[in-house]
Order: sequence, then C-alpha cells, then structure tokens
Amino acid sequence: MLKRTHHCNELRTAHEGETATLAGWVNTYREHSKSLVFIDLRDRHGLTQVVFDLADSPADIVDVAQGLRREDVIAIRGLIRKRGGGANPKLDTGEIEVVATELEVLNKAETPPILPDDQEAEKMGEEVRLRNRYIDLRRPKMQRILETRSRIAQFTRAYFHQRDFLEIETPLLIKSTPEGARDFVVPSRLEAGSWYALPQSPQLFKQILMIAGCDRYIQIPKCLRDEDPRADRQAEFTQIDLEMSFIDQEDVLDTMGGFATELWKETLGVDIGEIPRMTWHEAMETYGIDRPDLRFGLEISDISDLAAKTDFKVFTGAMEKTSPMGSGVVKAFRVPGGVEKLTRKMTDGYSEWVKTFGAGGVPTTKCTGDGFESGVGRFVEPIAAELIERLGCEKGDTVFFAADTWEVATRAIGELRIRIARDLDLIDHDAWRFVWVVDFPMFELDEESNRWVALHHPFTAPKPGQEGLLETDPGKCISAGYDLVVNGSEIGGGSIRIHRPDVQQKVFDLIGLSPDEAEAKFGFLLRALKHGAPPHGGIAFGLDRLVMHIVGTDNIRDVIAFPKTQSGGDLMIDAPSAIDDAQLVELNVRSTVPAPTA
RNA sequence: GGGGCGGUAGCUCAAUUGGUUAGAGUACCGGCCUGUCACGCCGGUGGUUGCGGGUUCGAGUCCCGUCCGCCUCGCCA
Repeated sequence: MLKRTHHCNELRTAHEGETATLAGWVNTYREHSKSLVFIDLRDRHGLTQVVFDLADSPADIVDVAQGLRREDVIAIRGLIRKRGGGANPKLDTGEIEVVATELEVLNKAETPPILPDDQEAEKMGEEVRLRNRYIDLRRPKMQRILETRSRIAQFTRAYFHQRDFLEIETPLLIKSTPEGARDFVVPSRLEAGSWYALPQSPQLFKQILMIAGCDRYIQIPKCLRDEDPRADRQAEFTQIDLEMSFIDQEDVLDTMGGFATELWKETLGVDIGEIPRMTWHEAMETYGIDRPDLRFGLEISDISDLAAKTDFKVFTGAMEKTSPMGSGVVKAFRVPGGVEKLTRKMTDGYSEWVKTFGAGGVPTTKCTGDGFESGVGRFVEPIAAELIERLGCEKGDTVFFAADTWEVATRAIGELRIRIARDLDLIDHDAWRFVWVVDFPMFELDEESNRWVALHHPFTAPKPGQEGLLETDPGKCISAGYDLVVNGSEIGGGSIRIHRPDVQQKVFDLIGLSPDEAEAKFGFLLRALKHGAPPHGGIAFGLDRLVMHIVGTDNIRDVIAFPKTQSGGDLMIDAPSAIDDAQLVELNVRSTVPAPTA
C-alpha cells in the first residue's frame, strides 16, 4: 500500500517539484477526455487536485483513473507542480496539483446514497444523513465540528489537570433513585429480578469522592435520561462534571467562569469579559425565564398594582387567582416601534401561541404618546400615565400584557419576549452574553401532590444563613445553586452540596422521602456524610451545548457523532431492536408486548 | 401522551378540480472532449408515490388506520 506523506490540505507552491503520496476519498472527478482526468482528493483536512495526464502519467493508471467515481478510496503518488490552467482560489491547495505517477485503488465505493457535501447537506433530509452517518461525517463541516469537540475536551482536561483536579471514572451500572428524570435500566443476570440504572449524572459518586478525600474531581462522563429529546437535548449526552472540597460558591464561580472565559478565548478568540450575576428572582421578574437572553431588551415589568386600579376583568380576574407563588399578577413589556413592525396577523398569532403555555391570550395595545389606543387600550386608559412611566413607553410602541397566576403569566410573557425578539430580528447574533443565575429557591410546591420538590436536586445546600428556613418556611429558603447561561441557553449548573447528615435528612423529610425510603435509596450517602464529609460543591457543564454554541448550530445532533432521533432510535445501526428469547430468559425478564418485527 | 409540519426516482423537488404512460435537476450507465475545478456536450437506465385498508369508472391527489422524520407542549431533580 502506498503510505501517505502529506494530508490533503498541506501542499503549497513551496512544495513544487517534490514528490508526494496522498490518500483519501474521491470528492469529485472531472473526466476531461480519455487522456486527462482530474480528481479532487479529500481527507479530513481538505482537498487536493490530482491530475492524470497522458503526457505525464503512465497510460495504465490514466485508464484506471477514468473509472474512478465519488467516494472511491485511493492512494496516489506523484509530482507536485503548479497548476497548468490557473489557480483555484476556493481551495487552500488551489495553487498546485499532484500529477499522478502511481495509483492504488484501495476500495471502490458503491454509488453513494448521499454525498458528503456541505451545501447539499443543507437541503438534505436529516433522516437520510443519519442513516448514512459514515458518509455524512465526511463532510468538511462535520469534520470541523468533531475536531472542535475534540479540542474542547482536550482543553478541558488540560485546564483542570493544571488546577490539581483528578480525573476519575464513575460507574455506569448504578442504582435507580426516585426524583429526577426517568432512568434507563439494565436487568441484572446474576441477581434475578434486580435492575441497574444508567446514571443521569455522576452526582452522588462525585460527592462520595469528595468524602473520600479526592479534593478535586473532573470527568467527562456520558449521562442518560430517558426523557423525550428536543432540538437541544438528547437522552444520551455528555457533561463536563466536576466537584471541589473546602470551597464555597465563589470558588466554583471563579473556577468555572475562568474556564468559560479561557475556553471562548481558545476556541473563538473572543473575550467574554467579566460574567455578570443575576438572582433567579430578577431573572424571572425581568425576563420571565431562569435562563435570560441578554442579547436584547424588551424587559418585563410587573404592573399588578396598576392593573388593580382598572375595571378590566382580564386583569382583575387574573389577580384573584392563587397559586403556590401567591396571588395572580399582570406583567407587561413594550416593543419599541412595534406599531410599525408588528402586523395584526403577528399579534393575533401570539395570542394563539401563548395558549401552549397555559395563558388565555395576550392583551395588546398601542401607545399614542400620552395614551393608548386599540386592543385593550380603553381598559388601561385609567392607568395610562402611570403605565407609560412604568414601562417607559413612547409613541409607536406596542405593549403586550400577560395576566394570570404568577407562574403562567411569567412563563407566557417570557416566551413571548423571546419570540418577538426573533420575529423582529432584535437579537445580536455576534454577541456572547453570559450570566450567572444565582439564589434559586430550594424548593417549589408541586400542585398535584402538594409536596415540596427540590428545584435543583435534593443534595443542594441552603445558602449560608438560610438553614433555619428549612424548618420555618421552606418556600422562602434560598439555595446555594447556580446556573451559567449564555445567550438564553443554560450551559451549566451546580451547587454547594449538603455536607451534614442532619441537613440532608431534613431535606429528604421536606420532599416527602420517608426515613425508610431515604435509607433504601440514599443510605450510602447518609452514611458517608456521617464519616467525615468536607464542605464541597461543584458544577456540570453540558459539553454538547458548549460545542453547539462554539460551532454555531442549534441542532444538538450536529455535534454528536452518532445521535439518536426524536423517538430514541439510531437510524444507522437500527437500535433499539428486539433481542433473542434466550437473552430474556437469561436475564429473568419477560416482555409484556409482542416482540417488534425486525 | 397532546399539537403542528413533512414522507413521490439514490438525493432535492414538481405533478390543475381526482383523469392519458408520474416529470425535472442531480446522481448513475454509455459516447465525445488535454486544463478542468459544480467541467461541458449527446444519449440512456432508474418509481410498491412510506405501509395497510376504504371511497370511486379512475387515487400521488379524497377518507380511515399505521409507521418513520423534524418542531413543540407535557416531561427533562
């Protein structure tokens, strides 16, 4: 076999006159005649034009070259020379070509179902790309993403190793626990009737590692949650997971803020500056979401006090509602110049759309400068002056309202804010707006069960000084949890953990986990906490989402080599699939449904 | 589980109100071409219209069911 001396994006005019051997895939062929054939040879790095020219190449290989087709795998040896027909400015190697003197067809390819072409792929159905992933991944764009992902992982390891973190692997076959997402489970062969769960994250193991004296832990683990995927979410995903001992919240924020800063510098050459902070409360009130997108304005105001002065039933009725967060509210934001930019069709559409978030609609009106007209204008007339001042309205603004329980109104208007920013193209797509969201509530009340549930997870510590509220008013207790958000997307989250068994037991009590259950599910943690647990805390970044941001895609499947579809399938290997009855018998498992026909 | 969009040649798409033998580009095959680079020119092959029913003289088109893909609500401590 011809062994390559260079890759396909390496040769330049400086190599003129030298001999090179290249190997790769036939990207395109241009069969110019029986005696002149051009091949663009492709590998991971790029393209190089190879020419088979009867004047300079042996006749037998020119003959073989005529039969070359896309995606054939070949190696060639030849002389590097300046191109006879002028340079191709589109290629890095466009100044030169290799005139082949030897050709080895390493593997003829069947006619490919798809071509590894970035432009074609834009138009192509994703289904056919996933089914033929080995061809799709040959595309320059996909290769660049894989490279970037690799570089990020590499950078991550270097960054944390330099800071004295230990990389430690945690098990994949663990124990199913209540709370959290649905577990993927694995039947035990050796212990009939028992099941392992695949980890949703290494959360408890990394805490145990702190108790085990490891001090600083880092891992890039796979995590698995059996929930429906989304554009930015897969059941199987990767975290940058870490934990530190003898630290407080500031230490974690410093360490990870520094990491994000260095990572953006390293991969994008961007200085993201000091990362600001915002409390969860401020995020919810001003942006209607716990991961605010700060690339645009449209800030939200609570106008419940003004709304109470109107006779508008939509407002007053909403405020009479109650929910775990108290009485109902009316919120509003203005869209500067919205009268010009927003059509009736759009605003009608928004009213319909917010119903998916449980809101009844979106009351709307237009500012005339000193008052309001159309829509709900006449209802807000009594509070016009105050409303204009509160929102900072100017003539030509459109004002949107949400009136409902705090939860529904906040969510609906927060989503609407984002939707309008997208529709009106208010988002600066070159901006990187990072923000730490801090001071989350420890718990929220689940309306169905009327139980407290942990907002983050039940191992999150109360913020220092808040412990007493666990007894007196759990709903008011603020946690030592934090999320890192960039451009409205949560890329990481973590907390200082509970390191005292009595506090941990108290939290289990509050979320309705009986001592017996707590012992059965988390007994190992409670015991470990009793044997010398240092104060500790940590964070996990979603590697997939980091890569998405850095390479600029909104599809998580683009940054995973072998992703799954919306229904959890792998179209390339056709998983999941039926297994043999013998396997089931061995595992002591019986299916309740007919085996899928495969 | 709910809502929305989609599925026609290997790929991307077209096909009037239900109406002749389902077309085009590209890919592929054959021929021509010594400077192309999305090479070009000429000719050709290629279809279970996702699948299963139904309505009809007649279904890619209408109806029912089902499968698959994408977006989304629920879900994702």
